[in-house]
Amino acid sequence: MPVNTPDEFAAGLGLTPTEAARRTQIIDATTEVVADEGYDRASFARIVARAGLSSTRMISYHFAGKAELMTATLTALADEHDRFVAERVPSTGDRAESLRWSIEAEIAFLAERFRQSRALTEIARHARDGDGARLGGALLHDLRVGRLERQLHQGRQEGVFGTFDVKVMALAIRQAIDGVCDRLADEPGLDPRTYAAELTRLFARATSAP
Amino acid sequence: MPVNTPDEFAAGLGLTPTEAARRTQIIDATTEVVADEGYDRASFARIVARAGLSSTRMISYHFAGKAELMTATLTALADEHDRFVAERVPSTGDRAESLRWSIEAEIAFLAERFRQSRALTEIARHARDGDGARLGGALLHDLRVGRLERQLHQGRQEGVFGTFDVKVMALAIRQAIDGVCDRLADEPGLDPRTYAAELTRLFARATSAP
Amino acid sequence: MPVNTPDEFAAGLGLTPTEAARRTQIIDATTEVVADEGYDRASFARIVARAGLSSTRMISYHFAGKAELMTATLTALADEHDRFVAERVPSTGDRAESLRWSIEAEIAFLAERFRQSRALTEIARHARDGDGARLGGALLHDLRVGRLERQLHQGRQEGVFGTFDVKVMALAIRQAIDGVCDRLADEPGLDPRTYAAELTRLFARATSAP
Amino acid sequence: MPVNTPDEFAAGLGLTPTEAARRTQIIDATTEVVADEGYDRASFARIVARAGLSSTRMISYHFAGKAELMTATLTALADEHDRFVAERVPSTGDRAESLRWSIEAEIAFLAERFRQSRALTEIARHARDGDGARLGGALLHDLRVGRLERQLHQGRQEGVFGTFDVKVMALAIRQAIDGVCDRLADEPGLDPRTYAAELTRLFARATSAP
DNA sequence: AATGAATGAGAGTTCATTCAT
DNA sequence: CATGAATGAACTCTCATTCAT
Repeated sequence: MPVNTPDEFAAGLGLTPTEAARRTQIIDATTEVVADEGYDRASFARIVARAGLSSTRMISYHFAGKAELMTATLTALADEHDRFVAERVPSTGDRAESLRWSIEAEIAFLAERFRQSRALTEIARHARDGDGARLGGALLHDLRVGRLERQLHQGRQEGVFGTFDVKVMALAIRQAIDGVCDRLADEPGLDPRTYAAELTRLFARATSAP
Repeated sequence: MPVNTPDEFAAGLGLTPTEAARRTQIIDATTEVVADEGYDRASFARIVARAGLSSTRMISYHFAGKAELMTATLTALADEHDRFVAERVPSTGDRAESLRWSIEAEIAFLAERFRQSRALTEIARHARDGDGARLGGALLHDLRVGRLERQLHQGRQEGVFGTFDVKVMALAIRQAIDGVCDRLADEPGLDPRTYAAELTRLFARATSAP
Repeated sequence: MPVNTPDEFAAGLGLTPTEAARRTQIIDATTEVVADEGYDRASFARIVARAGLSSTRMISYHFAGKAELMTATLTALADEHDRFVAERVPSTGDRAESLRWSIEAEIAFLAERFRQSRALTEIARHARDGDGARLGGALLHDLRVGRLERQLHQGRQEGVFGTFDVKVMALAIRQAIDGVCDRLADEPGLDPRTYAAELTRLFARATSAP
Repeated sequence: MPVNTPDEFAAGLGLTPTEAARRTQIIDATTEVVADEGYDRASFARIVARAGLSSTRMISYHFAGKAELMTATLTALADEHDRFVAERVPSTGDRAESLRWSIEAEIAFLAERFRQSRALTEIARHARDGDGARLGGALLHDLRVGRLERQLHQGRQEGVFGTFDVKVMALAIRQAIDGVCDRLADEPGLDPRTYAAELTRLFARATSAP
């Protein structure tokens, strides 16, 4: 099946190529600042400094506001994350095996795209709109654990797993991986592969049929 | 054994009763604001409004700065949390049993002291000093997972558990519980007991001897 | 030789005409406030009130901070001072004569541009950055006595002066003139011409060949 | 003639010994802070920290306000300065000789009591009351140059000096010495004796009979 | 498609001082 | 003689956003 080029994709959203490029540039800078300095410090001023833009006006011009900027960044990061993981998890075969591949892929994403991981969890945790309401809500939750839930659900139907609540298990897996992301941020020397192996075994046991 | 009265405890830190009371009042208001509106919105102005104080000067008078206020609040919340959990986990008996009790107690804390839970995770995740460095670091990590690590370590030595990395398992448990806290914040209708039961089983299996 | 227009000069520094005009406006107001009320009382609030601006935000927008504002003001005043003096001191002729002209010019600057003089000495004496370190240091010292030092140095080489340490003599002259500035501030009725005549004679004798 | 003990002196002003001691302690701390950090940064908070007092209330209790504290500190420093200089200048003998001794003594004061010198000039230059009016005014001026003026006046009457305006000459001497104080603050390595020798010669020539 | 210019609101912090005992 | 407790005002600086071209 034919794949859209970035330009075609952008045009589909009503964006000119220039606009799309600028948005990408700003989103990338936002990702870096959020990852390196934390969500709270990711002000327009710091983002334009990182992107090498002339004024914060550039952001306001391309995004309706801070909430939209963060939503767009979050979406872009989630897309990148999903593509990364999907590439590494075979769509065929045993679901129990798939879960192992998923956890490995998640940890690989942490290791190879650390900044993106960091920014993703930071924004998911902190982002609120002007009134203090959390962005995303149920939508955001699905963005982060939906894939795992569906995977577990299928596995349970296929009988390769034991008895457990799919939602809770998916949440636990997601949180465990995010926790590893925090650990790597605090102590950069740690080896991600250790976590991959341990978490794989942990959740293999937790989900195993009796 | 004789227990210190609050006043005696305060005096031990060089605080007068009045001072200790004010600090408590401010810490409680900070807890509420952080829990209800999030860390970012917990400005001095909102805290004094909640506490019914006359001006933000009152906070500056009793705490050296925002970082100290947040550290003090975090410490108070961690103390309360630890006491709550310790009261509900028998110090004798099977370690595997203890782990179940611990998870139940953690979820009970979420349910019965939701604001404190919320504030605790918010501050632990967000708090940074003026330069953007995360408060606590390794110390903070130990504050949150240390108890679990020690519990798991003893159980492994006693042979009641299977083979796993204690640090990773403790992290996964802590994160799973924090994730439940997030879920309850997003959808207040959820029943904590479901999570308690599911997580208890999940980690019982994950830690079980083969 | 062609002289840059102010706009061209501003453009050379990367400033638009509007920006340059605003900076000048703010610098002028700063000069007035510092001269009339002293360095300590020269807050952003008083400066915007004097300049007729809408808010202190205007200053923050055009200057990186208070230190930069003061540095810019000091530089502008020093430039004006140097131009004023240079216009009144013939570059040819006897160095001993030049020294007399310099002292006369300095006193004339005091008399004719009293506020600028006052602001210049105030800022030079008080200005510190956020950490309490004095602005300028050696650079500032050169800004204030460098011209005199060079003048005395040349005169000594030409043999029109007696024996003395150039640095000390330059410092004494500079300080004597600044002292006159203080006197005029305390008692506005005093006649600058008296000081000009007296100081001219004083330093003529002090520097004269035996 | 009998000399008052400090206690008797204090009692003469209506102060108990305890009060006098506290005032001295506070004045000394003020001197240190002003000398080390500058007048602007000499807040009550920094002074009590330096003096090891419990709260700023202690200052307010012993002094009517900041203006009185600074006046008292200035007076104490001026007294110490005058005593120091008087001890080193013979009251008999040639006035021209006396002037040389005075300058030497002034520089010695700079060198041996640097903090006191620094604080003295800082307060003399900066101190203003709440309305921005300079403290002291004419009184302060006399405090600083009065001794020199009287010395020069007598010398002129005795015919040992040439023709000059006493007030201007006194001002020039005072300012030259204060300028040396500034230099020593900026570059601590400088040798005060050089300045003593140079200034002695400078003003010997400037005041000499033709 | 981009930019220059400006802005009101709010942030945390520090200031000297005063009211109680 | 001393202290604890509290306070209103002012400070500089940063925030996201908007009005003009």
